[in-house]
Amino acid sequence: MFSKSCEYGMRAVIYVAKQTSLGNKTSVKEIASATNSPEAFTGKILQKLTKNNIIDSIKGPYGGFLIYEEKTKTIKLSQIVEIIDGDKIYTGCGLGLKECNAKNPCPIHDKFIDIRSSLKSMLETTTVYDLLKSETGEDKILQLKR
Amino acid sequence: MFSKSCEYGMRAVIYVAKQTSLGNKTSVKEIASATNSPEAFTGKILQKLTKNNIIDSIKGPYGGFLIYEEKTKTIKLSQIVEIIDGDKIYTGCGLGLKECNAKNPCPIHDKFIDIRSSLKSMLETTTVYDLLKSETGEDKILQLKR
DNA sequence: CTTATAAAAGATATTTTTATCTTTTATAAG
DNA sequence: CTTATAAAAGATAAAAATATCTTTTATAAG
Repeated sequence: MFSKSCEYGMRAVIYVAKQTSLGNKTSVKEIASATNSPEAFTGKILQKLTKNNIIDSIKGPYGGFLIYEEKTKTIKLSQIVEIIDGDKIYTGCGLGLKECNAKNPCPIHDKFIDIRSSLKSMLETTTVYDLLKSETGEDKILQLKR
Repeated sequence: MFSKSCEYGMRAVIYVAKQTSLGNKTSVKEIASATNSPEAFTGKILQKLTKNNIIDSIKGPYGGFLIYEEKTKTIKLSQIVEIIDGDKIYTGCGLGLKECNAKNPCPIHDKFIDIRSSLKSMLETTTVYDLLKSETGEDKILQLKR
């Protein structure tokens, strides 16, 4: 459904949000390890998310990544997906036909539109804050391993 | 959603079915051109579909690919997807977490399950015959260009 | 049996995605 | 100002997906 990059990115944002909520800045190394993602590659993705103003970063000693709680309420999953995977999840025919549209639909057009629009609406209605809330609790899998 | 290979494969099967219903065997070359897919690559995919008994092939002069109408009623889209893309569309967490399941769900687990199960059921309830029916008509895009 | 045709099989090439490694830049603290 | 730290930026590498090219096999028709 999503690219690996995108999965890493979503996990990273959730982790950064959690750490910020605990009062910590967190490093690439820590994020990668906590989210089970390759370190350098995760660094690249964090760069992209920072450039696109999803998370903030601070260079140098005591630096790291963070995202303020107020902001988590405004960042939708769809934005993260769009930044990393682009719009390919929203556009295009299920059979990969360029000429496919409502007026001249491919055989699975309608069913496909339905499924994709529910995916889209899921991504557009879920904020990082929502994810964060659902991740509070002792046994949650994105929590920092100790 | 699906890999390019899978899109080529689905288009190819629909085209072969249509041609068979018109009483024609059809070649890799014709299939590729009619479905706007790369020829040699489509050949590989047709090989796979033949080995997996989705379509039939006949070598030599007057040979080609075909799928009998009776069979189109038994072949589900899900089978084609499974053969080409495997089960990755059915399994795995939206965030790519290995530990994610109903007992220890990731933040988007439930919503993701819903969307995927509707995709799954779409693929499992749509037969090649269904697609074929919806593709009969003068203006349909998968029809042979003349 | 020979020839022509078309798929199957195998080898190789290209592109994209994923991943790592190195150098540069910013900054906090002494 | 120097040093240590951590992200940013750039270069390179590895793996996977997509694509092509060549050789082999099967078979219909003369």
